[in-house]
Amino acid sequence: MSPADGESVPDRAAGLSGTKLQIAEAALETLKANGFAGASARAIAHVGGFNQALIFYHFGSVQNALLAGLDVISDRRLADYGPAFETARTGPELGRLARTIYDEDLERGYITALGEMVSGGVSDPLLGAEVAARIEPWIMMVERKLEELLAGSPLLTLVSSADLAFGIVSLYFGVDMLSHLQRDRARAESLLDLVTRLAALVEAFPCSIQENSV
Amino acid sequence: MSPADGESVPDRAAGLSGTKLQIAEAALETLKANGFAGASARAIAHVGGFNQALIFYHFGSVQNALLAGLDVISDRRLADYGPAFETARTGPELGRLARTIYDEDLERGYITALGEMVSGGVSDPLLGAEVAARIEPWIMMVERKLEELLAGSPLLTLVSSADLAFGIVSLYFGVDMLSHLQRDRARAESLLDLVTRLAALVEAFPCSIQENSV
DNA sequence: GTCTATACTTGGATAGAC
DNA sequence: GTCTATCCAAGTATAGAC
Repeated sequence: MSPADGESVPDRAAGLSGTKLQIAEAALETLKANGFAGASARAIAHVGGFNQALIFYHFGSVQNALLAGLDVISDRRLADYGPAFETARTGPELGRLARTIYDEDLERGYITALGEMVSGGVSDPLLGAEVAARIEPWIMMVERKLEELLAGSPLLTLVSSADLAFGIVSLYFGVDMLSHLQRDRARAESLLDLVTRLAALVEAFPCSIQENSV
Repeated sequence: MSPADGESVPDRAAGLSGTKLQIAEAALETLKANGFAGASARAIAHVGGFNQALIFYHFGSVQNALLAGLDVISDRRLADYGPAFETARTGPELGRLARTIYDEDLERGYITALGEMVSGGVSDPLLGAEVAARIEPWIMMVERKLEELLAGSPLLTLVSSADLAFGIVSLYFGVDMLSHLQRDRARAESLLDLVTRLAALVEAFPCSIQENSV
């Protein structure tokens, strides 16, 4: 389905439209509401108000439909946060942005959905590879931003931006998983506040290093 | 089954013995080999070489058998690492210990198994609560250790030991999940090396703070 | 493209013999 | 306590009518 065809494209998320988009969105909703284990073809069809067989006609399998749901998220996140993320330059600025993104992701259920797919992918190597491929761009995005932010900073001689980016994204998911498990959002909030405050200190780090010549 | 009864207890992990222990261990093995989704009653029975119905007779459900497997891990970890963990006092010492524990956990498949149960718990609130309850003691253990290690350090005025402990354990799981997903152990190794090196710097932090009076 | 109906599989769980 | 046999529910996926 090329973007050049005559069809109207009301929401071009993941390049999907019409029924395929409707299914992908229903998959996403079901993922948020019922979890990975509860996101069966029947459940998705019920949520979306269409027939169960359509999922297999359009996507071939339930897993593909769920992955299409992830692609919808990716596109929306990129459209919503991408510009602000590219613009942000300073530590505190990025700290605040990260906080905003986290809050919005949480409110929209993006973190929940992605977390469910990650947990599903852990048990299934094939699905896991697909989920991983969809997380990779976000790690790379963080890494590029870190390199830009920390250019010239002695911090990069201590830690590689690749390690740091992987660590940040890992922490993001780990916090989500555990706080989800315990149904305890308070701890995640508290930790996030801490990270936001620490980000503000990043700029103070270079001078501290220079004076102590560590 | 009180510990005072006459039965011989070859391995008192989780207070289990005989067939119950055998089932719990088979559940653990299946979890490591097949993942949460693949750890069905039939699969566990096949791995352990016993009858599928025994799981329900002894544990009532597959989930309970899997949780018993987690308890076996908990007991073994506590027995294996507890003493060294209690003894360690300095940052570098704890850094090295954390590295050792991580390597052994990985080799024995403990992280894999726990990660599988976490991912399973995400989709199932009831199971999730049980898994969370089994992780909680480890968070508390880290928190107590942090308080001891950082007693008197100005670091604790910046960050609470509770936040830090939750963050460390979250990072631990997040790294495991993602590297598992990508079948890429290198990134986890690299990040862990970094953490180990950073732990060695913790002790240098106080003087840096004093000189800059942040 | 969408619907109904259904084949097929897997898995949790129990009954009842031993 | 352990085994065989079986029931039942839920899910994936397909065939074929519309």
